[in-house]
Amino acid sequence: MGASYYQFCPVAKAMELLDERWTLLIVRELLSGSEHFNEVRRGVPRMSPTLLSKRLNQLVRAGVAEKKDDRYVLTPAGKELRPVVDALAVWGVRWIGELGDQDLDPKLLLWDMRRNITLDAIPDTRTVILFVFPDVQPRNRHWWLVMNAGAADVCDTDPGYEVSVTVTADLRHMVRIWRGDTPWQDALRSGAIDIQGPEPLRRTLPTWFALSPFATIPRPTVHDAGGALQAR
Amino acid sequence: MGASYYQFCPVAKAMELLDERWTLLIVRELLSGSEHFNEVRRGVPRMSPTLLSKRLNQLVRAGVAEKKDDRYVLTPAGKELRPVVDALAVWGVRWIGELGDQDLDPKLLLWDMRRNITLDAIPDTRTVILFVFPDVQPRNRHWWLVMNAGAADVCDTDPGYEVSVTVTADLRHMVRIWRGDTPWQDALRSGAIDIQGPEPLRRTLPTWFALSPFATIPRPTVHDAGGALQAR
DNA sequence: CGGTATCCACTACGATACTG
DNA sequence: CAGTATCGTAGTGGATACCG
Repeated sequence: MGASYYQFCPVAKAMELLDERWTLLIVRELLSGSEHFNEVRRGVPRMSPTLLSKRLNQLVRAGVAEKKDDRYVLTPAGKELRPVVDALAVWGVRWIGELGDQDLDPKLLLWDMRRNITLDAIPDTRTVILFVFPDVQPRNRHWWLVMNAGAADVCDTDPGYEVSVTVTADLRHMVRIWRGDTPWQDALRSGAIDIQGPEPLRRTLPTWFALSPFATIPRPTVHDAGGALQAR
Repeated sequence: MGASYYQFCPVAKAMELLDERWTLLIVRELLSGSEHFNEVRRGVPRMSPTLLSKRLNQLVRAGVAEKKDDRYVLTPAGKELRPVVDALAVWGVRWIGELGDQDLDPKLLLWDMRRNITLDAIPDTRTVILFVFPDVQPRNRHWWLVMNAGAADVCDTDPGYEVSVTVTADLRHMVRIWRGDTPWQDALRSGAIDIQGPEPLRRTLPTWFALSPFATIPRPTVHDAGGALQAR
């Protein structure tokens, strides 16, 4: 646990646990359904395993999570952190301006999209989407999403299956679509995103994914005043 | 601003700013109406002025607060942090178990109570409450709350006015009343708190204060399961 | 797969004193 | 009242290696 604030205020007591770096992102992962160490780790790839281990143990000691065999699961207290995470997401989507280039991690994007595939919208047969991000360094430029019989896998090397649809996009635009900042149709019309493949697949692909849970958060209007905040 | 998480997730972007130590407590103070440097400081007495200055400047740079002359005021983005602070308070009140002795700061308590006096409930004439916390070190044992013509002052030395009512209490119990963990009447009946003075004042004193905004938060029931978390 | 061990560089934080 | 200046320490992050 972090250092004490020496205050009886519930906000202070909550923050003693939650204001340590990474802690609420781990809770976010657990709320999203990740349970295993390396599963959580995929959601916080820049965190060292040592530190992740330490944080998970802190959450267990604090009574927020429990360890059952090799699974970390939230306790009732942990599940009740959802309103905190949601409130942070709402604020972040509304008031953080442009994302930095460094924030655009294609692996996290694909991992998120995989988690939100609408199973009943995808074709019955094996379907392979190739994502190409020409602006990204060659090593992370190509990603394959293999969907088959209700399961989906993310690959950063060619799995060898025939590609059904190819999506070529500026990474920033793809993230903006995912976050709900731009509708698919706008991005397609403006040419920011290109989909190649058989007509029916091309047309329905945008329905294969539920967008980020944050996509529907209303954005600030001029009435809210003040404008977007500083990007980093 | 804190170090980046290198993630496009809105929670991560929000936490880059908000997970630094003290930041959300300062926001809490600004949401409570504090505006001047030393006014904010009274709400975070264990924070060094250097760090407070740094944090306030970060909040201004981030677009969360503005500086107008010598006042720090929240921008629209800053005001929208209220749901975050509230969610943390709800969680803290429900899931942080017993408070540590170190968390019981009489000065913060009196400062909070002063901020929540129900002006139309206090007598018209000058009224002085003396709080005595016998379990606290002599230096912080006696506190005077001087209420007069809609204004109230907290003193830690005898202001010289005649005392109208004397409240003697275990500090922990007084904090528990303030947080809504124990009703006034229960504490009076159990003898944990004693009020001395003229009958009408003694009887109405509990109505002079609105309890902490967190007092009405429903506490976990057995149905919520899991029980309270570890105290520190 | 699910972690632990170790080392180093860095800087955030805490404590205290001081200033315009 | 509204902050700066300074210095010591502890925790974070990054790299890398290792283990059952």
